[in-house]
Order: sequence, then C-alpha cells, then structure tokens
Amino acid sequence: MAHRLKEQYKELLDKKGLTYTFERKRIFEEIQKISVHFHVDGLYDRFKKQGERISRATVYRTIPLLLESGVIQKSAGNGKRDFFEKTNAKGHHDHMICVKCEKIIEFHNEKIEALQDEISKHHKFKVTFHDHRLFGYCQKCQ
Amino acid sequence: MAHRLKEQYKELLDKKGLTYTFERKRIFEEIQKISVHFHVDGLYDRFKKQGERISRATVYRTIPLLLESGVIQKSAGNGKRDFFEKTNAKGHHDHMICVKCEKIIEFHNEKIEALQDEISKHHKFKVTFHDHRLFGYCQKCQ
DNA sequence: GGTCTGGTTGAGATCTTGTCTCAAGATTTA
DNA sequence: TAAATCTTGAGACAAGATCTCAACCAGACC
Repeated sequence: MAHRLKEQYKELLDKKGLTYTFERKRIFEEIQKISVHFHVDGLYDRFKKQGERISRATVYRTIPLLLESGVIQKSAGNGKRDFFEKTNAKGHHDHMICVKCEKIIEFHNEKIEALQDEISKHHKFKVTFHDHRLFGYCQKCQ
Repeated sequence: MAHRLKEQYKELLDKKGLTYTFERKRIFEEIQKISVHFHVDGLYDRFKKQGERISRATVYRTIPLLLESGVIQKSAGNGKRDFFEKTNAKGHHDHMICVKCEKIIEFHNEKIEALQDEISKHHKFKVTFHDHRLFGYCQKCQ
C-alpha cells in the first residue's frame, strides 16, 4: 500500500522533472510512521527531535508534492493551521472538533456523501474535495 | 429580528459584566448593513472609510462576543481568513467554492442537517456550529 | 464633587502560520 | 570540465490575528 503510494510520488516527481532527493524520501518515510493527522511544523519537529536537519522550508515545500501525488490529503483543520493525513490511513472521513479540549472525533456517513453528490450535480459543480466539520463540545467538555 | 439579536447581544454582555459601549454598538449596527459574508478587516475598513476611528483591535475583540451571542456565525472561509455573516441573513446554509474563479454557491439541505444531528447525538457531541464546504469547479470553470 | 476600582480603547508590538529569497551546494548535461 | 539547472537551508517576509500597555472612562463609594 505504502509502496504503491511511493511509486505515485516518484512518478509525479518524474513527470515534473524533479528529483527523488534524500529529503523528499525522508519526508515521505516519516509520514508513513504517523498514524493520525499532523500539521507541517509538527512533521518538521519530528526531524528536529531526531537530530536530522531538514529545513522547515523543505518540509513546507514538499507538502504540495505529496498532496498532488495523493500520498497525503487535507484533514480536519482547527481553523488556523492546515492538517494532513496519509491517504491510506482509513479512507475518507469528516470531523467533529471540540472547541474546548480540541479533541477530534472522526465520522463517516455514506448518506451525507450521497446527498453532497446530488446537490453538486444539481448545480453542475464538480467537487474535488470537501471539508465537513462540526464544532462544539465533546461529551467530557459539555 | 435584528432587534431580538440586539437583546441577546446585550444580555450576553450583561451576563459577562461587560458594558454596551459605543464601539460595541456601532459594530453591531454596521454588521446589520452587510448583506453578505465579511471578514474582520473588511468590517474594520468600513469604519475607516467612513472616518470613524474604531480600532482594529476593538473590532477583532468584539467578534467573539457577537459569535457567542448568536448575532453572527462563521461562514465560508477561503482557507486563510475567517469569514462571518449575520445569523439572520437567510438562515443557515453551506457553500460550494470554485477553486478557480472563487465563486461561491450556497446550498442548504435539511436531510444533511438531520444526519449531522443524528451523528453528533450518537457520539454525545454537542454541536454549536458547523462548516461544510465543497471545493471544486463551477460550471464555467470546468 | 472627588477618589477609587476596574472595564475599555487605540496604537503598535508581537505571535503564528506559511511563503519567498538568495547564496551555496549538488546534479545533470554538453 | 564547464554550464545550466535543481535543491536546500537559513532567515527574511507577509498576512492574519492576538496581546500589551498606557490613557481613558464609568460607576461605586466616601
């Protein structure tokens, strides 16, 4: 699975005339180790903690490539920061975000997805991705 | 309608031991004049253009109060900036956003809202607001 | 009225997130 | 090997939003 994604990633680089450099390889690998969503500076921090000096700029620069090749996808944001996750993580899902403790609960509902399709079709709108977040209070924080 | 909202707003201020000051009044009023969604600096600019000197900080500071009292609600963001709109504008609705021309199409679907309620109830999550955006290409830009 | 207490404001500093610049190093091509 | 092109790191920069702090104002109390 991760292997197929790596191929897609390499292909995209190739198509764009870019090299599969050490840094681009390390960033791909490190993301495979993350099981939940992450933000770019968090990813950068992982390298820093391990004593690897891959610059913040490089990490930021690599994200669009990973997105475009389908290795990662946008995930729940907290409103400020962009979050990402591996596409092979667990399929598409949406999020409930506790505004107090910042806990994130994932959900997925086929009926909603189907209704979205219906609506967009009706407006002749071609959806490429969507963002569906419910903000509020989790059970503990109410 | 706007009147009831003003009462809610005043009540919240009161409950928090805050004063219904000139600035907080003006910000409320100015928002009533805006028929579409807006962002905070845009609101601030309206005052500046009219020669009223209400500071940016005050406008930013007032937004959470308006949100909490239900006078405004979050609206479609473009990813960076937060957008807001009056709650009495035209009822709740969600957005399809064209990533090319930035056109925004509003939609509303009771079934989706109902499913959301069902899901959040199931997770014992208390939703205060939600953000549902479909990104893609509008008819013209496909 | 005068004073005290504490909320409010404006201006600008600061923080955060993300992007850009540019010089230096690496790689590919001729 | 030289020229051209990529890539990187470090830090500058930009945009959006928040925070600080001195000055101001309003109500409570004497």
